[in-house]
Amino acid sequence: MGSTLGRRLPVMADVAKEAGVSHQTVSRVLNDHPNVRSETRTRVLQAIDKLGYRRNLVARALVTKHSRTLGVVSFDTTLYGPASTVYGIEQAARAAGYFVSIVSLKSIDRAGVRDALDYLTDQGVDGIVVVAPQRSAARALADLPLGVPTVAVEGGEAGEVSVVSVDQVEGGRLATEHLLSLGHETVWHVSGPSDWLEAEGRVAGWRAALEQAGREAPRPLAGDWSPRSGYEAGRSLASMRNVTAVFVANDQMALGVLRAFTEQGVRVPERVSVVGFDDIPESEFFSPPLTTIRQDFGAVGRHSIEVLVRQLEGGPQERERLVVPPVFVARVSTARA
Amino acid sequence: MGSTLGRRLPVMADVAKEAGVSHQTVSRVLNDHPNVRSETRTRVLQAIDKLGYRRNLVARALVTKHSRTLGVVSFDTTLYGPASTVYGIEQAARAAGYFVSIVSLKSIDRAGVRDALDYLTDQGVDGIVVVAPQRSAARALADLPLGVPTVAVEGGEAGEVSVVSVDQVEGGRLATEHLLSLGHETVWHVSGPSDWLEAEGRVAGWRAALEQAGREAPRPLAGDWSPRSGYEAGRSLASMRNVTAVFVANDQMALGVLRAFTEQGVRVPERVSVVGFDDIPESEFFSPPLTTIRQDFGAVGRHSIEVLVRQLEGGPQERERLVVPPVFVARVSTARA
DNA sequence: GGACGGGTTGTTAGCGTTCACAGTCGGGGC
DNA sequence: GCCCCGACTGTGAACGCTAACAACCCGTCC
Repeated sequence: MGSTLGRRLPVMADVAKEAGVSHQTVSRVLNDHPNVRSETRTRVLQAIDKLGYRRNLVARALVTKHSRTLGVVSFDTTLYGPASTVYGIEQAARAAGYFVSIVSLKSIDRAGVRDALDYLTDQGVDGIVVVAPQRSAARALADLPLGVPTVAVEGGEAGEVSVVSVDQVEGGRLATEHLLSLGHETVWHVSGPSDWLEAEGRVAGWRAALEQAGREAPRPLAGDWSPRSGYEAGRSLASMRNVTAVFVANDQMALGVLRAFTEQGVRVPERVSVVGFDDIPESEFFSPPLTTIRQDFGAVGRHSIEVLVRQLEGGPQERERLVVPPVFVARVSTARA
Repeated sequence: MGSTLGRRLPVMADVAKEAGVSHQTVSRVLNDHPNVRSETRTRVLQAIDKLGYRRNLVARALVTKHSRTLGVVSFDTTLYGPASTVYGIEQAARAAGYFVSIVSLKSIDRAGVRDALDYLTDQGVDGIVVVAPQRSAARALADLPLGVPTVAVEGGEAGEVSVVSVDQVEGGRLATEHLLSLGHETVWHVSGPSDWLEAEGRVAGWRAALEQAGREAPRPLAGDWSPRSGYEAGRSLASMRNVTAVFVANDQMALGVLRAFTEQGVRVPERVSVVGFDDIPESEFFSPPLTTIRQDFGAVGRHSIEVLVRQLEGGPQERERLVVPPVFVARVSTARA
């Protein structure tokens, strides 16, 4: 119990005096240095306990030049995807013994990314994970001078930095092939915003699958990930008699599409089949439950920390590129043509 | 441009030499000390620019004993509510010139909260925001020795700490009164997990409104916030002929309820009216679009930072208690009995 | 018996900043 | 002409820790 009546928190010297050793010995005990007599060690430990001493990590960081803090830069952590990724990152980082400092950007442009990076670097983070799903962010990352080891999540071809991502192209392909295998003549697509690498990858997968099957790719309808934009795309789609299958770039937009179809009396999956992307917790309970492509955001977060920590602790290595496969989740929003 | 060929980053002394002044003068310039001749100031500024000097915040924190970092403890930031709150906190904190360090707990028990608090305190945060929606967390907070100023979000009656929260009771009342005003005999309730203060508040509001109208309160069905638990509650509800109005404690569960009703052929709002809580971005596009109670998570986050910063910068003040009102959002999942 | 060496401990010197205290300089009041 | 005061600047000492080195003890070896 704090016998420190003076309000000052105990420091190493106090512990040293209490234990009758030098502060350096206290330091050695704290850092598990091998050469400390075990009797001395217990005396120090007792003193620490008695005084309620806690090591000052700021002072430690000043001399070691390592803060054991990792920075995370993300965009709109209100969305399920980024939120889940950041959650995975945080869990993994803490498990690896690192603190996590976060910057959530409202808009992701070059200046924003640079500021965030500077900001974190100033704070003394040992490494940074940038969740950079937009092309602009990835580009910014590629040609920004990086003060500390950095890894990108969904970062595309980003120059020097390591990248961990979900195979979006494969996801788009899975969705489209599923629809095609059901006998649909072609598959329409409601895409995400064009600046997003994920959106782009899904479009590419969709296009590739169509091409491979020798089908014409209709013009994709562009959304912005929001249910509303899906709803609007859905209204357009509902008015076209030849639409029988739609691959929507995320589940939220798919919800909007579903809603528009319901309003227009277009039955899913009887008249139109719909496939989403992400597998948010809600999609199983949409009407009808949504067939979708699951992304393992947690795994992405964990991998990004693994890569970063490896870089931090194993010295400078060459950049890595890690891809997490998406998985197809069958539910009931699709049916034979 | 880094004229520092030796890899060492420039420090204050380097700038001082470059500008021909003492390191202390550089410090004064950096801290906007008034007594610096403007000619000197520009010379220092030029040197800073030339060397690409950036102040070492760790060293600064060591002597000032302020890190300008705030800690955030939250529970499952994958959920929309916590995620939005944390987002609001982060934005507000950064605007106020603070870094944000995050700990996301998997389970919130006394030990977990204590560890998180210690962890952040060790790191040297100046203050902490605990998003503590569970009773257990609030209790832990109440009798834990707090090293630094702390504010709770949704923290109930938590002892000494200031609390910012949404008026859950009022929200429950709004939902219930709306349903009653539509002529429903009584209102059923699908609640959140009993340990959650928010769940409890909503139950209280629901009960109060029923009581005030002289109606019998049916036994609430307990969920766990997940769509699945809503779905299960919905199946029970669907089998009861006398149910005409349901207040569901969050939108995700409401989705599950809606789904169960659809499956069972129970039409909403024709046969049963449903009201949710939260107003997540999706709820406008449910089938039917969900009437709900909106919580302004962003405002809660902002307020919590305001309170905390006030405490940090204005010295120790008495604890505050700030309540954000919920707002009723009319859509089409409710109708006259 | 003295040199050697490993285990153990203490001493000193930073890390890069701010704080407290001294200086220096020049102008105004007597 | 002298003193005082305010504006400006410099010097030294923290802050609490770790790194590097020095010192000591004691057993072993030649």
